[in-house]
Amino acid sequence: MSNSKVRVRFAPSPTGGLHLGGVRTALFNYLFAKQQGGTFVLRVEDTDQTRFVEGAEQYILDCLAWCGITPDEGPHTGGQYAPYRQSERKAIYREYAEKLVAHGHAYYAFDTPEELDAKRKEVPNFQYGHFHRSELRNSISLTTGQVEHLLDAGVPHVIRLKVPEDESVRFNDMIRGDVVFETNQVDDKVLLKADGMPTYHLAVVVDDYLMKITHAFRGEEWLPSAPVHILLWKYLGWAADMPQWAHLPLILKPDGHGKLSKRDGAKFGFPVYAMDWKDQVTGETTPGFREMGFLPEAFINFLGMLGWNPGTDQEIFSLTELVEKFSIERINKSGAKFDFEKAKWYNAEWIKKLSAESLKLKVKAVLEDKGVAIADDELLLKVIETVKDRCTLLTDFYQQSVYFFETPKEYDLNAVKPKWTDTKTDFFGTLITRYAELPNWEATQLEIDFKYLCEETGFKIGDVMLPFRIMLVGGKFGPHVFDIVALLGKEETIIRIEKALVAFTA
RNA sequence: GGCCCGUUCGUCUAGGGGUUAGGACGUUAGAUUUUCAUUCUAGAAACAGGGGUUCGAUUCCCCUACGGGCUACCA
Repeated sequence: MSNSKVRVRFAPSPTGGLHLGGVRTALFNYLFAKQQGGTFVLRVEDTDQTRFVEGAEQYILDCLAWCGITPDEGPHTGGQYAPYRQSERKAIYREYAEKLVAHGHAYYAFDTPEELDAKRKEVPNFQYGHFHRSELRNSISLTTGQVEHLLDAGVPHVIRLKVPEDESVRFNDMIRGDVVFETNQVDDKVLLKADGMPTYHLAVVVDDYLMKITHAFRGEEWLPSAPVHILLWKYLGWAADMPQWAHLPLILKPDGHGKLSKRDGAKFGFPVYAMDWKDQVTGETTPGFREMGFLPEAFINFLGMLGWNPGTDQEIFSLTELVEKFSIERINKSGAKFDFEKAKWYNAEWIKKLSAESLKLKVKAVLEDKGVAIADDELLLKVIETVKDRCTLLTDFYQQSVYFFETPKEYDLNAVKPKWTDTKTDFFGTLITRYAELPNWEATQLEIDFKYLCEETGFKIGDVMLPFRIMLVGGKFGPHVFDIVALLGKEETIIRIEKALVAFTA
């Protein structure tokens, strides 16, 4: 492409939830576009009417928005090249398909699916191409009269690309370099289906041309059909405008056997979709990263590092930094196995990195979702600050911080009861008195007083520290005891000690 | 089966004709933290195999093996 502004597109088909790999393709499109000052287009490839799923398009948009990679043009905003849904562009494709027929680069085929099935069974490695064309019912094997008759009679038919014999189709992939295919290995792909809709092959070429796409990123699974597309660009007379191709490495299952699929989520115990996806028909929900407690920053960060690297030791990247540093040259060729442990590590890093303020709304949602009422946002902020280093997922904030808002309902009695003594009861009784008289409620002072009391009463700190923690939070977890006490306040602390004393001595 | 793509620690990867083959996740050990986590230190851990080319290959070439993708009127 010469002298044109960069335009890329993410072209999902609205058939269900948005897969990890899809988000990464969208991300790489976005990064490249933004870096080049270009335009990121969303094009909905809904040419398969049998697989259309209600709500999937909006869901895809929501996922992209959650990730922060909203398209510049698309069905949601419209744009100069609208419509952006292929189903709404149906009429456009027939014109080009007919043009190809007129120029001898495509032909009508009247074979029924049953006939083709039979042929496939009969001929091993059957390929609808120059070798078998003449044995089938199409405008090459039939006379002009026969074809006209069938057409006039409205017999269902498709239009197929007439792939030439003995040619090499060569192109330069931005990631893989030179790739060559022999046309004898390429079959006469259907371009226009019997229902009048184009197949992916025709639609992608026509729309990339019409929408002035300059760089086409897609998964490696498309590599084998690249020669079909290149032939089409040539036959349509647009070769000079063909986008540069970039076939992205696949994201593989953790065991390396095959590309990651929707079903793997349940099998390996991690999400595959960006956000929860509910199947309207079966009512089944496929879990998403967002609901599992991932931050979009972390999700984008680890997806960006899957198949790409900056060439430095930096691991943590914001979207902005990714835009800055991204380069096609540093995209890998080989597929990457998905590592959920590393994904979680990215999330923990981002939780640590982000301020309590920017985490606030999300943490609040996690707590409220569990029925915890948050009345005091200032307190919430302080709580987040003291517990965030020990959270890997956003959902961990529940266990790590409920006790700041609710008195524990249960205690880890096994950890205290066996070693409980009356002198310990006395110790905490005295502690209540001391704390009640304290003028300043502040962590260091609380700790000093506690330790002083230990000395007075002859307790080893360890003997009473753990019980104290359990009184306050219910179990053996949480930040430093006196940070908790400080945040809880005098009244609540005393209530908790009294309440726990009852449970411990019961 | 055919065609295409790929192959550096368990995983993500850096590197690239002469390196102690580097980093990160995970893992192991230790320190700190009188809970847990964080943090810190140290350790184990890789160039698929065979032929070339070369003074010298993990790096370049070929073959093999292995892995993956595609092979629909699905995208």
